[in-house]
Amino acid sequence: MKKPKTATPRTRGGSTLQDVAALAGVSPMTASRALRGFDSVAPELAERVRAAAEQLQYVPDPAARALASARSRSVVVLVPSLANTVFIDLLEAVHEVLAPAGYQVLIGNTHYARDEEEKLLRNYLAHRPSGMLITGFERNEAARRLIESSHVPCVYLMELTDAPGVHCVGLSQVAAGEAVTRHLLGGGRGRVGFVAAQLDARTMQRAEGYRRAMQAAGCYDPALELLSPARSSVKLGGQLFTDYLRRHPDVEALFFCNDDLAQGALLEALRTGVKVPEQLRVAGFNDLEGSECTVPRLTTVRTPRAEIGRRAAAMLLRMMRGEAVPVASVDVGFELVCRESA
Amino acid sequence: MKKPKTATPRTRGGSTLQDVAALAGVSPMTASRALRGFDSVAPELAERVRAAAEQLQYVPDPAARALASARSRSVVVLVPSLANTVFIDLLEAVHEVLAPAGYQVLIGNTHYARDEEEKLLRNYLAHRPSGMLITGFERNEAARRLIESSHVPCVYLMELTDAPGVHCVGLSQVAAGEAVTRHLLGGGRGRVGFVAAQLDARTMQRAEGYRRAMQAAGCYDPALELLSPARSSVKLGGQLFTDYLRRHPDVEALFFCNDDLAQGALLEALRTGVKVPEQLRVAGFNDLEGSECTVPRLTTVRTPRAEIGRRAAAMLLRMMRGEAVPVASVDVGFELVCRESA
DNA sequence: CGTCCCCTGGATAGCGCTATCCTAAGCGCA
DNA sequence: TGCGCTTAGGATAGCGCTATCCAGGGGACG
Repeated sequence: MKKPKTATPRTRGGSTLQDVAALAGVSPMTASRALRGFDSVAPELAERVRAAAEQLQYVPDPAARALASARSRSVVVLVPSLANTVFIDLLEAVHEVLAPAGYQVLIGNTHYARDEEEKLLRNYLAHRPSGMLITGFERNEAARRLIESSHVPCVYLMELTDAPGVHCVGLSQVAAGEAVTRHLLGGGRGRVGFVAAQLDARTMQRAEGYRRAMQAAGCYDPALELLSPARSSVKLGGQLFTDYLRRHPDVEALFFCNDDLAQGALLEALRTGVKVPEQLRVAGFNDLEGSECTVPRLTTVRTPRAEIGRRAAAMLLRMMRGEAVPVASVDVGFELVCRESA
Repeated sequence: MKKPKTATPRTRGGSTLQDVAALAGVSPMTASRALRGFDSVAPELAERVRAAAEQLQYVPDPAARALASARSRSVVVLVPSLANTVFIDLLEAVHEVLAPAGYQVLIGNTHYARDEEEKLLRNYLAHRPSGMLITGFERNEAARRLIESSHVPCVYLMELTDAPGVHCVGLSQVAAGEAVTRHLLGGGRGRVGFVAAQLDARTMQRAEGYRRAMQAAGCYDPALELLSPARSSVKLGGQLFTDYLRRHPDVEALFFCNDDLAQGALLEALRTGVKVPEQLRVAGFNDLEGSECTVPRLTTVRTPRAEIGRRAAAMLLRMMRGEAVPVASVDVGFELVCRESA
C-alpha cells in the first residue's frame, strides 16, 4: 500500500502553541495573543492559557515567530573589540536591560575593521533584528546604507552627534582629551606628549582634544605626538614609552590614549628607574580595572560605559516599542580621576 | 468591491530563493540544493544558480531555514565570564573556525552561576542550534538533562574527562596546579601558600593540584590556603596578599590561582617594599596579557586557550557534519613559564 | 534491443507562528 | 425594543525555506 501523500512531519521535540491552545480550550490565535500580553484577551482566558503553557513547559519557537512576523526578538550590538574591557562592561549593561525585556543580544565583534563590520551587518540584518546598538559613527558607505535602508531602530554608542534623527549615547571624547591635557599642562613648561595606538575614531578624537588644549596653551608641537597603528596592549605601552623618551628626553608629561598603554608605561618606568610623577607625569584613559592599583596609581578618565550601555539599551527599548524618545543625544559625561601619577 | 481574501503579504525587503530560482530558470528546490552545495545538481546548473544569487544579492532567511529544517546554523558557546580574557581568546578562536564554515556563534555568559546557565540553555536550545561548546563539567541536574535530551552535538571546554561518549578539549588543571606548586617548592622549606578567588571548578582543581604537590613533598598545611569566593581582580589580589602576609609572615612563596590576583599582589609588594622573588616568590596562572611586563615579570602557566577554542570548534564541526571523531578527549597541555617572580 | 535501475530535477506539503480579516456577541442610546 | 457600533475570539492564509516523494530520461546489462 502506498504511503500517505503528506511528507512525514519533521517536528521538533517540545510542545507547540497548538498544544497550549488545545489544553486551554481556545484557538491558537487567542493563545498567541494571551502569551504576548495583548489586552484584547479576557483576563480569565489569558490566565488559563498561561497555566496551560506553564504545564506544557511551552517555549515559543523563535524561528517560527521571526518568519511569521518578519521580526526577531533580538538586538544586534556591534563593538570593535572584546579584548578591551570597556566594551565588555558596555555589553554587560546592555544585556542587563535587554534580557529582562525578552530580547536576545547578538554580539558582533568588528575587530576595528570596516569591511568586517559591513559583513557582520549584512549577516545580522538577515535575522531581522528588532534593534541595533552600534559603536561610533565611522564606517564605510555600504555599511551606512545597510543600516539606513534596513529601517531597524538604531542607537549609536560612545560618541555624540547633533545630526538630526540620529540617536546616540556617549561622551565627548574631544572634551575628555582636552581635560586630561589641561590637567597635565598645569604648572609645567608645556612639554606634554600624546601617545596612542589602535588609532580608531575615538582615539583620534582624544588626539584632537589634546591638540586643542595644547594650541590653547600655545605649546602645540606635532613632534610631541607618537601614534602607532598597532593594537593597544600593556607591552606596547612599555615600548612606546621607551621610544618616546629616547626621542624627547625633556618631556614633562605623557597622555596615553588608553590605560593599557599607560599601565605598560608605568611598569617600564619602574623598570628603568624613571620617577613618576616627579620626573615625568603620566595619564591614561578609561580607568580600566587595575589602574587604581598601579605604582604609582594612574591618573585617568573614568568613562561611564556601563551607564552608556544601560541608557542606550533603554532608549532602544523605547524606539522598538514605537514610543517617542525625548532626547536623541545623551551625553553621559566623564570624570577626570586624579591619582598619584599626575 | 471587496478586497481579495488573501491577507496582504508581509514580505521582507530582499529577494527570495524563489526569485533566484526564477532568474536561473530552475525550480526553487534545485536552487536551494545548488546553494547548499549538494552534488546532485549539475555543475552548470549550480553555477547558473550561484550567479543569479549573486546578481540578486540573495541572502537566505535564517528563520525560514530554521523552521523548515528544524535546525539553525548557529553554535552556542557558554562561558562563565567575559571579563577574563581567557574566555575572550577562546571565543575568538572558536569564531575564527566556525564563521567561515557558515555558523553563527551565539555567546552565552553564565556569570559563574548555575541557574543562569540553566536559563541560558533553555533559551538557546529553543533556537535549535547545530552544536554547543560548553565550559567545564560542573552544572546543575536540570542543565545536564537539557543538554542530554536536546541531542545537540556538544564539546566541553577547558577541562578533561574520560567519561565515554563525552567530547572535550582542555587540559588537566590539577596537573598544572601541581606543576606550579612543585616549581615553587624547589629549594625552599616547604612554606608555599595558595591564594584563590572566584572558586569555580577549575580553580578548585588547581587547588587540588597544589594539595597533591604539597602532600607529596610532606609539607601540606591547610592553613597555608587562602580562598575567597569574591570575584577575582587585580585589586583583590593586592588585598589578599596583604591579608596573607599578616597571617603568615614566614611564607616563602605564593601560588595565585589567576594572573589577575598575582599581578595585584606584585603591585602591592612593590608598594609595601616586599622583595619579589628574594623575600617571597610569586606565581600566577593563565599567562594573561601584561604578565610578561610586571615588575618583576610574572612566573605563570600558559594555557593554550586559543588552541582549545580552535580544536573544540574543529571537533564540533566534524560532529555536526556527522563525521566520526577519532579522539573524544583532547589534552592540549600547558606550559610553565618561568620568569623573574619565581 | 529491451528492461531495469539509478540519478537528476521538480512537485508537494508543511515547519510553528502571527497579521489580517471576519463574525458574533455585547452595549449604549434613541 | 431596535439599531449601529464597538469589541473579543476565531478562521484563514501565508512568512521563505527544505524534507520527502516522484517522474522522466539515460545508461548498463542481459
